Amino acid sequence: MSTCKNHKISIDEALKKAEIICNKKGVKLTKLRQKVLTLILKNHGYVKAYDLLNDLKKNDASAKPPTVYRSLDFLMEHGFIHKIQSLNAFVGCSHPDEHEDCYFLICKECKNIEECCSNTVKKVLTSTSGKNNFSPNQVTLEITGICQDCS
Amino acid sequence: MSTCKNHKISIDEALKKAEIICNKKGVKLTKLRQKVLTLILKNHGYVKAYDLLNDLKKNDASAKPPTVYRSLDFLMEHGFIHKIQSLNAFVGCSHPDEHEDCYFLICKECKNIEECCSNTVKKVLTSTSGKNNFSPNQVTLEITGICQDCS
DNA sequence: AACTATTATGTTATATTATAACATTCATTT
DNA sequence: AAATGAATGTTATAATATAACATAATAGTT
Ligand SMILES: [Zn+2]
Ligand SMILES: [Zn+2]
Ligand SMILES: [Zn+2]
Ligand SMILES: [Zn+2]
Repeated sequence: MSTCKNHKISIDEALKKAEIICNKKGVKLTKLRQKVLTLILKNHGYVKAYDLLNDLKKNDASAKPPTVYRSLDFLMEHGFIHKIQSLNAFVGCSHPDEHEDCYFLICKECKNIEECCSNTVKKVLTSTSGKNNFSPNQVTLEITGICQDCS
Repeated sequence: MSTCKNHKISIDEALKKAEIICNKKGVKLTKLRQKVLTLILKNHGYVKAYDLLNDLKKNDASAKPPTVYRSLDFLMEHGFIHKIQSLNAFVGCSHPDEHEDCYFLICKECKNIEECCSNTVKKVLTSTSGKNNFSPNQVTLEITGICQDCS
Protein backbone atom coordinates (compact mmCIF):
# COMPACT_ATOMS: atom_id res chain seq x y z
CA MET A 1 0.00 0.00 0.00
CA SER A 2 1.60 3.17 -1.20
CA THR A 3 0.73 6.84 -1.00
CA CYS A 4 -2.81 7.91 -0.70
CA LYS A 5 -4.27 9.07 -3.96
CA ASN A 6 -7.91 8.62 -3.14
CA HIS A 7 -7.99 10.99 -0.26
CA LYS A 8 -7.93 14.12 -2.30
CA ILE A 9 -11.19 14.64 -0.47
CA SER A 10 -11.19 14.16 3.28
CA ILE A 11 -13.68 11.90 4.96
CA ASP A 12 -15.28 14.92 6.61
CA GLU A 13 -15.72 16.64 3.29
CA ALA A 14 -17.17 13.51 1.74
CA LEU A 15 -19.62 13.16 4.62
CA LYS A 16 -20.71 16.76 4.30
CA LYS A 17 -21.17 16.31 0.57
CA ALA A 18 -23.25 13.22 1.17
CA GLU A 19 -25.32 15.06 3.75
CA ILE A 20 -26.07 17.83 1.27
CA ILE A 21 -27.03 15.39 -1.47
CA CYS A 22 -29.31 13.53 0.91
CA ASN A 23 -31.00 16.75 1.96
CA LYS A 24 -31.58 17.67 -1.66
CA LYS A 25 -33.10 14.28 -2.33
CA GLY A 26 -35.15 14.25 0.84
CA VAL A 27 -33.54 11.08 2.18
CA LYS A 28 -31.78 10.58 5.45
CA LEU A 29 -28.12 9.93 6.11
CA THR A 30 -28.72 8.32 9.48
CA LYS A 31 -26.07 7.74 12.11
CA LEU A 32 -25.73 4.14 11.02
CA ARG A 33 -25.37 5.03 7.36
CA GLN A 34 -22.84 7.70 8.23
CA LYS A 35 -20.92 5.19 10.28
CA VAL A 36 -20.84 2.66 7.45
CA LEU A 37 -19.85 5.29 4.91
CA THR A 38 -17.10 6.52 7.21
CA LEU A 39 -15.74 2.99 7.65
CA ILE A 40 -15.64 2.55 3.90
CA LEU A 41 -14.01 5.91 3.27
CA LYS A 42 -11.37 5.28 5.93
CA ASN A 43 -10.16 2.44 3.84
CA HIS A 44 -8.03 3.40 0.90
CA GLY A 45 -8.72 0.21 -0.93
CA TYR A 46 -11.88 -1.82 -0.99
CA VAL A 47 -13.87 -3.17 1.92
CA LYS A 48 -15.73 -6.42 2.31
CA ALA A 49 -19.21 -6.45 3.83
CA TYR A 50 -18.35 -8.78 6.68
CA ASP A 51 -15.27 -6.78 7.58
CA LEU A 52 -17.55 -3.78 7.89
CA LEU A 53 -19.85 -5.86 10.03
CA ASN A 54 -16.99 -6.73 12.34
CA ASP A 55 -16.05 -3.07 12.56
CA LEU A 56 -19.61 -2.17 13.43
CA LYS A 57 -19.70 -4.85 16.11
CA LYS A 58 -16.87 -3.12 17.92
CA ASN A 59 -19.27 -0.32 18.80
CA ASP A 60 -22.50 -2.23 18.74
CA ALA A 61 -22.44 -5.92 19.48
CA SER A 62 -25.93 -6.31 18.09
CA ALA A 63 -24.92 -5.51 14.52
CA LYS A 64 -25.89 -8.23 12.07
CA PRO A 65 -25.66 -8.82 8.33
CA PRO A 66 -28.84 -6.89 7.48
CA THR A 67 -27.46 -3.95 9.44
CA VAL A 68 -24.60 -3.59 7.04
CA TYR A 69 -26.27 -4.73 3.84
CA ARG A 70 -29.13 -2.29 4.24
CA SER A 71 -26.72 0.57 4.69
CA LEU A 72 -24.68 -0.62 1.74
CA ASP A 73 -27.83 -0.72 -0.38
CA PHE A 74 -28.73 2.80 0.62
CA LEU A 75 -25.24 4.13 0.00
CA MET A 76 -25.05 2.44 -3.39
CA GLU A 77 -28.51 3.61 -4.40
CA HIS A 78 -27.48 7.19 -3.82
CA GLY A 79 -24.05 6.85 -5.35
CA PHE A 80 -21.90 7.30 -2.25
CA ILE A 81 -20.24 3.96 -2.72
CA HIS A 82 -19.85 1.40 -5.48
CA LYS A 83 -19.77 -2.34 -5.49
CA ILE A 84 -16.82 -4.00 -7.17
CA GLN A 85 -18.44 -7.05 -8.70
CA SER A 86 -15.26 -8.95 -9.40
CA LEU A 87 -14.25 -8.72 -5.75
CA ASN A 88 -17.57 -8.72 -3.93
CA ALA A 89 -16.34 -5.59 -2.25
CA PHE A 90 -17.20 -1.96 -1.84
CA VAL A 91 -15.40 1.33 -2.38
CA GLY A 92 -16.27 4.89 -1.54
CA CYS A 93 -17.19 7.03 -4.50
CA SER A 94 -14.58 9.63 -5.26
CA HIS A 95 -17.11 12.05 -6.72
CA PRO A 96 -20.75 11.40 -5.90
CA ASP A 97 -23.40 13.50 -7.65
CA GLU A 98 -21.20 14.06 -10.69
CA HIS A 99 -20.42 10.64 -11.95
CA GLU A 100 -22.06 8.39 -14.45
CA ASP A 101 -20.54 5.38 -16.15
CA CYS A 102 -17.44 5.23 -14.06
CA TYR A 103 -14.96 2.43 -14.20
CA PHE A 104 -12.37 1.08 -11.83
CA LEU A 105 -8.65 0.42 -11.99
CA ILE A 106 -7.92 -2.24 -9.43
CA CYS A 107 -4.30 -2.80 -8.45
CA LYS A 108 -3.80 -6.41 -7.49
CA GLU A 109 -0.57 -5.50 -5.77
CA CYS A 110 -1.58 -2.73 -3.38
CA LYS A 111 -5.35 -3.35 -3.54
CA ASN A 112 -5.92 0.30 -4.31
CA ILE A 113 -8.87 1.13 -6.50
CA GLU A 114 -8.96 4.20 -8.68
CA GLU A 115 -12.34 5.34 -9.87
CA CYS A 116 -12.27 6.93 -13.30
CA CYS A 117 -14.65 8.51 -15.73
CA SER A 118 -13.99 8.94 -19.39
CA ASN A 119 -16.24 10.30 -22.08
CA THR A 120 -14.22 8.40 -24.64
CA VAL A 121 -14.86 5.12 -22.89
CA LYS A 122 -18.50 6.00 -22.47
CA LYS A 123 -18.93 6.90 -26.13
CA VAL A 124 -17.21 3.78 -27.35
CA LEU A 125 -19.33 1.57 -25.14
CA THR A 126 -22.53 3.27 -26.20
CA SER A 127 -21.64 3.06 -29.87
CA THR A 128 -20.52 -0.57 -29.68
CA SER A 129 -23.70 -1.46 -27.87
CA GLY A 130 -25.60 0.41 -30.53
CA LYS A 131 -23.98 -1.63 -33.28
CA ASN A 132 -25.39 -4.68 -31.52
CA ASN A 133 -28.78 -2.97 -31.29
CA PHE A 134 -28.49 -3.10 -27.56
CA SER A 135 -29.75 -0.38 -25.21
CA PRO A 136 -27.32 -0.23 -22.33
CA ASN A 137 -28.55 0.51 -18.88
CA GLN A 138 -25.75 -0.22 -16.56
CA VAL A 139 -22.07 -0.77 -17.20
CA THR A 140 -19.73 -2.81 -15.05
CA LEU A 141 -16.18 -2.06 -16.06
CA GLU A 142 -13.42 -3.27 -13.78
CA ILE A 143 -9.83 -3.38 -14.92
CA THR A 144 -7.42 -5.36 -12.83
CA GLY A 145 -3.69 -4.83 -13.14
CA ILE A 146 -0.75 -3.01 -11.65
CA CYS A 147 -0.84 0.63 -10.72
CA GLN A 148 1.94 3.12 -11.29
CA ASP A 149 3.24 3.01 -7.73
CA CYS A 150 3.51 -0.77 -7.79
CA SER A 151 5.11 -1.24 -11.19
CA MET B 1 -36.52 -15.78 -24.31
CA SER B 2 -36.52 -15.14 -28.00
CA THR B 3 -34.77 -16.74 -30.94
CA CYS B 4 -31.48 -18.40 -30.48
CA LYS B 5 -28.60 -16.25 -31.56
CA ASN B 6 -25.88 -17.91 -29.60
CA HIS B 7 -26.24 -21.26 -31.20
CA LYS B 8 -24.59 -20.35 -34.42
CA ILE B 9 -22.30 -23.13 -33.31
CA SER B 10 -23.91 -26.37 -32.20
CA ILE B 11 -23.06 -27.97 -28.92
CA ASP B 12 -21.40 -30.84 -30.74
CA GLU B 13 -19.22 -28.48 -32.70
CA ALA B 14 -18.30 -26.57 -29.56
CA LEU B 15 -17.37 -29.80 -27.79
CA LYS B 16 -15.22 -30.93 -30.71
CA LYS B 17 -13.51 -27.55 -30.77
CA ALA B 18 -12.87 -27.79 -27.05
CA GLU B 19 -11.51 -31.30 -27.48
CA ILE B 20 -9.07 -30.12 -30.14
CA ILE B 21 -7.90 -27.19 -28.04
CA CYS B 22 -7.37 -29.48 -25.05
CA ASN B 23 -5.35 -31.89 -27.13
CA LYS B 24 -3.17 -29.06 -28.36
CA LYS B 25 -2.59 -27.90 -24.82
CA GLY B 26 -2.05 -31.36 -23.45
CA VAL B 27 -4.92 -31.14 -20.98
CA LYS B 28 -7.88 -33.41 -20.67
CA LEU B 29 -11.51 -32.73 -21.35
CA THR B 30 -12.77 -35.47 -19.06
CA LYS B 31 -16.29 -36.89 -19.10
CA LEU B 32 -17.23 -34.71 -16.16
CA ARG B 33 -15.86 -31.56 -17.74
CA GLN B 34 -17.61 -32.39 -20.99
CA LYS B 35 -20.81 -32.92 -19.10
CA VAL B 36 -20.55 -29.58 -17.33
CA LEU B 37 -19.63 -27.77 -20.53
CA THR B 38 -22.57 -29.39 -22.31
CA LEU B 39 -24.96 -28.34 -19.57
CA ILE B 40 -23.73 -24.77 -19.86
CA LEU B 41 -23.90 -24.72 -23.65
CA LYS B 42 -27.42 -26.16 -23.64
CA ASN B 43 -28.50 -23.02 -21.91
CA HIS B 44 -28.91 -20.02 -24.12
CA GLY B 45 -28.56 -17.61 -21.29
CA TYR B 46 -26.42 -17.89 -18.25
CA VAL B 47 -26.21 -20.70 -15.73
CA LYS B 48 -25.74 -20.65 -11.99
CA ALA B 49 -23.29 -23.04 -10.35
CA TYR B 50 -25.85 -24.64 -8.08
CA ASP B 51 -28.29 -25.17 -10.94
CA LEU B 52 -25.51 -27.03 -12.69
CA LEU B 53 -24.95 -29.02 -9.54
CA ASN B 54 -28.61 -30.00 -9.47
CA ASP B 55 -28.41 -31.03 -13.11
CA LEU B 56 -25.38 -33.15 -12.38
CA LYS B 57 -27.12 -34.79 -9.46
CA LYS B 58 -29.78 -36.13 -11.80
CA ASN B 59 -27.18 -38.49 -13.23
CA ASP B 60 -24.91 -38.80 -10.26
CA ALA B 61 -26.38 -38.32 -6.82
CA SER B 62 -22.91 -37.98 -5.34
CA ALA B 63 -22.17 -34.69 -7.11
CA LYS B 64 -21.19 -31.95 -4.70
CA PRO B 65 -20.10 -28.30 -4.92
CA PRO B 66 -16.44 -29.09 -5.59
CA THR B 67 -17.52 -31.34 -8.43
CA VAL B 68 -18.99 -28.44 -10.29
CA TYR B 69 -16.63 -25.68 -9.17
CA ARG B 70 -13.58 -27.64 -10.21
CA SER B 71 -14.98 -28.19 -13.64
CA LEU B 72 -15.96 -24.55 -13.87
CA ASP B 73 -12.43 -23.56 -12.93
CA PHE B 74 -10.98 -25.79 -15.61
CA LEU B 75 -13.39 -24.59 -18.27
CA MET B 76 -12.72 -20.96 -17.39
CA GLU B 77 -8.98 -21.44 -17.29
CA HIS B 78 -9.02 -22.74 -20.83
CA GLY B 79 -11.52 -20.21 -22.11
CA PHE B 80 -14.46 -22.50 -22.82
CA ILE B 81 -16.72 -20.59 -20.50
CA HIS B 82 -16.75 -17.19 -18.82
CA LYS B 83 -17.93 -16.03 -15.45
CA ILE B 84 -20.35 -13.13 -15.40
CA GLN B 85 -19.26 -11.30 -12.28
CA SER B 86 -22.33 -9.14 -11.92
CA LEU B 87 -24.57 -12.21 -11.90
CA ASN B 88 -22.41 -14.86 -10.27
CA ALA B 89 -23.17 -16.94 -13.29
CA PHE B 90 -21.49 -18.68 -16.18
CA VAL B 91 -21.86 -18.64 -19.96
CA GLY B 92 -20.37 -20.74 -22.70
CA CYS B 93 -17.76 -19.00 -24.78
CA SER B 94 -18.95 -18.30 -28.28
CA HIS B 95 -15.46 -18.47 -29.72
CA PRO B 96 -12.80 -20.10 -27.60
CA ASP B 97 -9.18 -19.98 -28.77
CA GLU B 98 -9.72 -16.71 -30.62
CA HIS B 99 -10.94 -14.32 -28.03
CA GLU B 100 -9.21 -11.89 -25.80
CA ASP B 101 -10.77 -9.00 -23.94
CA CYS B 102 -14.33 -9.88 -24.67
CA TYR B 103 -17.28 -8.16 -23.15
CA PHE B 104 -20.86 -9.11 -22.53
CA LEU B 105 -24.23 -7.64 -23.42
CA ILE B 106 -26.68 -8.93 -20.87
CA CYS B 107 -30.37 -8.55 -21.61
CA LYS B 108 -32.27 -8.19 -18.38
CA GLU B 109 -35.48 -9.03 -20.16
CA CYS B 110 -34.70 -12.33 -21.87
CA LYS B 111 -31.55 -13.14 -19.87
CA ASN B 112 -29.65 -13.73 -23.06
CA ILE B 113 -25.97 -12.89 -23.03
CA GLU B 114 -24.12 -11.88 -26.15
CA GLU B 115 -20.37 -12.17 -26.06
CA CYS B 116 -18.61 -9.53 -28.11
CA CYS B 117 -15.10 -8.54 -29.03
CA SER B 118 -14.07 -5.18 -30.32
CA ASN B 119 -10.67 -3.86 -31.11
CA THR B 120 -11.97 -0.35 -30.63
CA VAL B 121 -13.11 -1.12 -27.12
CA LYS B 122 -9.87 -2.88 -26.40
CA LYS B 123 -7.76 0.01 -27.68
CA VAL B 124 -9.72 2.60 -25.75
CA LEU B 125 -9.43 0.65 -22.55
CA THR B 126 -5.73 0.09 -22.99
CA SER B 127 -5.10 3.74 -23.78
CA THR B 128 -7.25 5.04 -20.94
CA SER B 129 -5.50 2.72 -18.54
CA GLY B 130 -2.24 3.97 -19.94
CA LYS B 131 -3.16 7.55 -19.22
CA ASN B 132 -3.56 6.51 -15.62
CA ASN B 133 -0.19 4.75 -15.76
CA PHE B 134 -1.93 1.51 -15.13
CA SER B 135 -0.95 -1.82 -16.67
CA PRO B 136 -4.14 -3.74 -17.28
CA ASN B 137 -4.20 -7.46 -16.88
CA GLN B 138 -7.77 -8.50 -16.94
CA VAL B 139 -10.87 -6.63 -17.99
CA THR B 140 -14.37 -7.26 -16.68
CA LEU B 141 -16.85 -5.49 -18.92
CA GLU B 142 -20.48 -6.35 -18.52
CA ILE B 143 -23.20 -4.19 -20.03
CA THR B 144 -26.72 -4.77 -18.80
CA GLY B 145 -29.67 -3.52 -20.80
CA ILE B 146 -32.28 -4.51 -23.35
CA CYS B 147 -31.45 -6.49 -26.45
CA GLN B 148 -32.88 -5.87 -29.89
CA ASP B 149 -35.44 -8.66 -29.67
CA CYS B 150 -36.79 -7.38 -26.38
CA SER B 151 -36.98 -3.69 -27.18
C1' DA C 1 3.47 -56.18 -14.89
C1' DA C 2 4.76 -53.44 -10.77
C1' DC C 3 6.09 -48.88 -9.27
C1' DT C 4 5.75 -44.03 -9.23
C1' DA C 5 4.18 -39.57 -10.01
C1' DT C 6 0.56 -36.74 -11.46
C1' DT C 7 -3.96 -35.48 -12.24
C1' DA C 8 -8.70 -35.92 -11.33
C1' DT C 9 -12.42 -36.98 -8.47
C1' DG C 10 -14.82 -38.11 -4.09
C1' DT C 11 -16.05 -36.58 0.47
C1' DT C 12 -16.69 -33.93 4.59
C1' DA C 13 -16.79 -29.80 6.44
C1' DT C 14 -16.92 -25.03 6.57
C1' DA C 15 -16.24 -20.22 4.89
C1' DT C 16 -18.15 -16.34 2.60
C1' DT C 17 -21.71 -13.50 0.74
C1' DA C 18 -26.45 -12.14 0.88
C1' DT C 19 -31.55 -12.02 1.70
C1' DA C 20 -36.33 -13.20 3.64
C1' DA C 21 -39.53 -12.44 7.06
C1' DC C 22 -41.28 -10.53 10.91
C1' DA C 23 -40.83 -7.44 15.27
C1' DT C 24 -39.71 -3.17 17.22
C1' DT C 25 -38.33 1.50 17.41
C1' DC C 26 -38.06 6.13 15.72
C1' DA C 27 -39.42 10.26 13.23
C1' DT C 28 -42.94 12.96 11.03
C1' DT C 29 -47.45 14.38 10.20
C1' DT C 30 -52.08 14.89 11.54
C1' DA D 1 -51.59 11.67 21.44
C1' DA D 2 -52.51 8.80 17.47
C1' DA D 3 -51.34 7.31 13.07
C1' DT D 4 -48.21 6.60 9.49
C1' DG D 5 -44.11 5.33 7.23
C1' DA D 6 -39.16 4.74 7.45
C1' DA D 7 -35.40 2.66 9.71
C1' DT D 8 -33.48 -0.66 12.53
C1' DG D 9 -33.44 -5.00 15.29
C1' DT D 10 -33.71 -9.96 15.20
C1' DT D 11 -33.94 -14.69 13.78
C1' DA D 12 -33.34 -17.65 10.40
C1' DT D 13 -31.78 -19.29 6.16
C1' DA D 14 -30.41 -18.99 1.25
C1' DA D 15 -26.84 -18.74 -2.14
C1' DT D 16 -22.10 -18.84 -3.45
C1' DA D 17 -17.60 -20.78 -2.87
C1' DT D 18 -13.39 -23.08 -0.91
C1' DA D 19 -10.26 -25.90 2.35
C1' DA D 20 -8.53 -30.14 3.46
C1' DC D 21 -7.90 -34.68 3.14
C1' DA D 22 -9.08 -39.43 0.93
C1' DT D 23 -9.43 -42.24 -3.03
C1' DA D 24 -9.21 -43.40 -7.81
C1' DA D 25 -7.75 -43.06 -12.46
C1' DT D 26 -3.94 -42.06 -15.77
C1' DA D 27 0.39 -41.94 -17.74
C1' DG D 28 4.96 -42.68 -17.78
C1' DT D 29 9.19 -45.52 -15.75
C1' DT D 30 11.49 -49.50 -14.33
ZN1 LIG E 1 -18.53 7.13 -8.20
ZN1 LIG F 1 -0.69 -0.65 -6.65
ZN1 LIG G 1 -15.11 -16.08 -24.99
ZN1 LIG H 1 -33.56 -9.74 -24.64
